[in-house]
Amino acid sequence: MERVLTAKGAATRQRIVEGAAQLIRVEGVQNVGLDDIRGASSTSKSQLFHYFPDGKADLMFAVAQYEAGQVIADQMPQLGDLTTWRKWQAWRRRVIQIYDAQRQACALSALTSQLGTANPATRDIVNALTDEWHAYLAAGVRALKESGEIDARVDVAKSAAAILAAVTGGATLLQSTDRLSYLEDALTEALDGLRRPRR
Amino acid sequence: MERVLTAKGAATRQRIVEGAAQLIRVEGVQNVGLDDIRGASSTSKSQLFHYFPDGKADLMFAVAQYEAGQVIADQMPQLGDLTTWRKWQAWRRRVIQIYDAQRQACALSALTSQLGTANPATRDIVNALTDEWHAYLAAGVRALKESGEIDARVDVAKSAAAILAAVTGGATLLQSTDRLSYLEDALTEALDGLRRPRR
DNA sequence: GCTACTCTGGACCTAGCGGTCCAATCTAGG
DNA sequence: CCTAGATTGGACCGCTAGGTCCAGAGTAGC
Repeated sequence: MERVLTAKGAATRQRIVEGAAQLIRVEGVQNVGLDDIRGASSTSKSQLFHYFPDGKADLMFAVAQYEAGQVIADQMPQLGDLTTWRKWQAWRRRVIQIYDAQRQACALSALTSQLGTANPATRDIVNALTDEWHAYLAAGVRALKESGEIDARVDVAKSAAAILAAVTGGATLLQSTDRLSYLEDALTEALDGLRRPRR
Repeated sequence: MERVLTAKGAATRQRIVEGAAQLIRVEGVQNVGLDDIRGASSTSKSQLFHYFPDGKADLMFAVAQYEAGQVIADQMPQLGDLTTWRKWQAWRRRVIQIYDAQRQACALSALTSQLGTANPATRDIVNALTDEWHAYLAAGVRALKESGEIDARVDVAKSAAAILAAVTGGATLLQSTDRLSYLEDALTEALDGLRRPRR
């Protein structure tokens, strides 16, 4: 695809992606059709296929990429600076605040389950996101370890994975039960677990 | 709904639900049409609407109920007898084994995200499942506490919630990244965390 | 200002799929 | 057996929504 986009074209494309993302957050993926997106982004059918030649799948892929980027961006700057225990707590509050605000509107999970986990392109997006997120958390755990705030025997990678799973699970449960407490408890336990002395 | 079902009718209805559940596990909800279900269950269109008058939504609801029951049933008998540390470990192995086997085929998550988290009927199913699962875990944590295997200061409800979130998160990550390690690490950390001394 | 290419509008097409209908066929109970 | 109601088969319908097409407007570079 050697597409040449003018500034105007790029802006339109971006408007489509953001409009679609917004709609999907509110309505859910399968309740959003191309005509809805067309309406929301003030474009025409031909523009949708002009910028996304492979149609809806192509567009949904772009939206998934956009949303994956948002996941990390939303947690900044806290996620990028987990160097002290206090900063970990700040991040925890930030995460809870984010998911509390969006509630059911977790676009990414909807998208990935919609685009099909079998789709390799979709999986690449999620894998990249997961890896990046894990790397930030691992860096934070390592920092605590090196500063002596937590036990030296802590397995950095595994702890980071467990914390990531806690957030994911808490968010999933929030989405399906509309209760925030799972996310709060899961994060509290996961972080407290870091500090408890090993035996 | 004063439906009168003969034994034969009930069997057909059950065949439809199980056939649909099976198909959905493999293909994903939105890739399964009524004609697919008809084929898989060796029925006709009229039978689908005979047993599920409100159409596809009605059928999907029945499938979700069926799958929710499977989640708990699959973890038995281990989940029902978490009275010692060794039994917790056995449950952990069981959970990992289950999700390792089904991989992407977590039908429930697909269904709930598909039926819409907004749908109150769907939410009731998931809430009931979550509550039941949490109750089993809480009973297990309480048993450990009473037998003195873990610290008396452990908050039973919160610990159970954290463990549940660990499983959920691990399963979600397994589904989207196809890596089992998140579930393993999350469960390991959540359970180890229980045993670590409080400060 | 010419030209080539991008950008835009919207009518139109079509397949798939949920849903309807009715006639035929079993089956339980008297 | 007889009959009312449950069960079954499958043709048919109509809408939704993704996708196509082409003509016209805008724009960058020469």
